Amino acid sequence: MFSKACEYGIRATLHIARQSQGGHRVSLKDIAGAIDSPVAFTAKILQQLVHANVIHSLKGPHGGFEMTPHQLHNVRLSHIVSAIDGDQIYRGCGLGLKACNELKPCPLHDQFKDVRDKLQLMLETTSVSELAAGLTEGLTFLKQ
Amino acid sequence: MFSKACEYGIRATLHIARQSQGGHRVSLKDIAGAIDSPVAFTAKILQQLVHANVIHSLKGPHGGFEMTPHQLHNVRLSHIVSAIDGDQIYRGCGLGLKACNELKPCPLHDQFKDVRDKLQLMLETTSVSELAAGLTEGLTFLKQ
DNA sequence: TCTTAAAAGGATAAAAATGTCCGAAATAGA
DNA sequence: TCTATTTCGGACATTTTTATCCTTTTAAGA
Ligand code: FES
Ligand code: FES
Repeated sequence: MFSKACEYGIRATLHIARQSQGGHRVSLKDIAGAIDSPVAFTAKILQQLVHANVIHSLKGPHGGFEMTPHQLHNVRLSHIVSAIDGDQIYRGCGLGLKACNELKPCPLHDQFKDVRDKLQLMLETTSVSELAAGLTEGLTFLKQ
Repeated sequence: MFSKACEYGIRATLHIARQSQGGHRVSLKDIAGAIDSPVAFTAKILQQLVHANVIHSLKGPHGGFEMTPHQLHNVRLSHIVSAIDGDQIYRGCGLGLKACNELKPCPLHDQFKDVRDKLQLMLETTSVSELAAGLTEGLTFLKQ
């Protein structure tokens, strides 16, 4: 469904959000440990998320990653997914035609569009902070 | 959503289904032309679909690919997808945890499961022959 | 039997995704 | 100012996916 990079990106953002809600800044190593991901690869993904204004970073001693109150309030899963995987998942044809086209649809268009739109709605309406709350309550987990 | 191989596999099967409904057997070249896919790569995918009993093949002059009446009656999209992409899309965790686990769920589990199950239901209830009918009526297309 | 047409299957190549390494830049604190 | 710590960013390596090439197998028809 999502690329590995995107899965790591979402998990990392959720960990940062949870810690930011508690007033804590987290380092790259902390994050990679918390979500069980390769450190250097995670660094690349976090850079993308900083550029996309999903998270905020600070260099130097006591530096690390955090989310501003504004980011915590506004960021949805859809922002992370489009920053990393692009919008093919929202707009692409399920059978791989160059573009999804209502006027010249593929045989699966109607059925696929229904599922794809449900996915898009879910991603656009789900906020990072609400998911982070479940983590804090100990109801959900970022690794197994 | 699906791999390139799976997209080609579905498009190829739909083309074969449509031609089989009209009593025609089709060659690899015909298929690759009809769905605008690389010939040799398509051959590999068709082999997988023959092994999975989704389509039937005949070697030699006048050989090619076809679907038996039994296949036309029974094959669903879900068979093609699991033959080529496996069942990760049906059972995998949306955030990439090793397994989707109700007892130790990821933060997105509830929302993701809802979408994933809708996708699975759609693939399991959509038959290849009903989609092929739309092609025959000229309402839908396999390339642009 | 011989030729020809077609899929089957193995080996290889190219491209993309995933993952690693290392030096540069920034910054806090001694 | 100097040192230590941390992200940034470029280059490189590995793995997976996508794609190609070529030989073998099968079978129809002359
Ligand atoms: S044309 Fe294929 S999903 Fe719209
Ligand atoms: S645990 Fe992640 S989708 Fe079920």
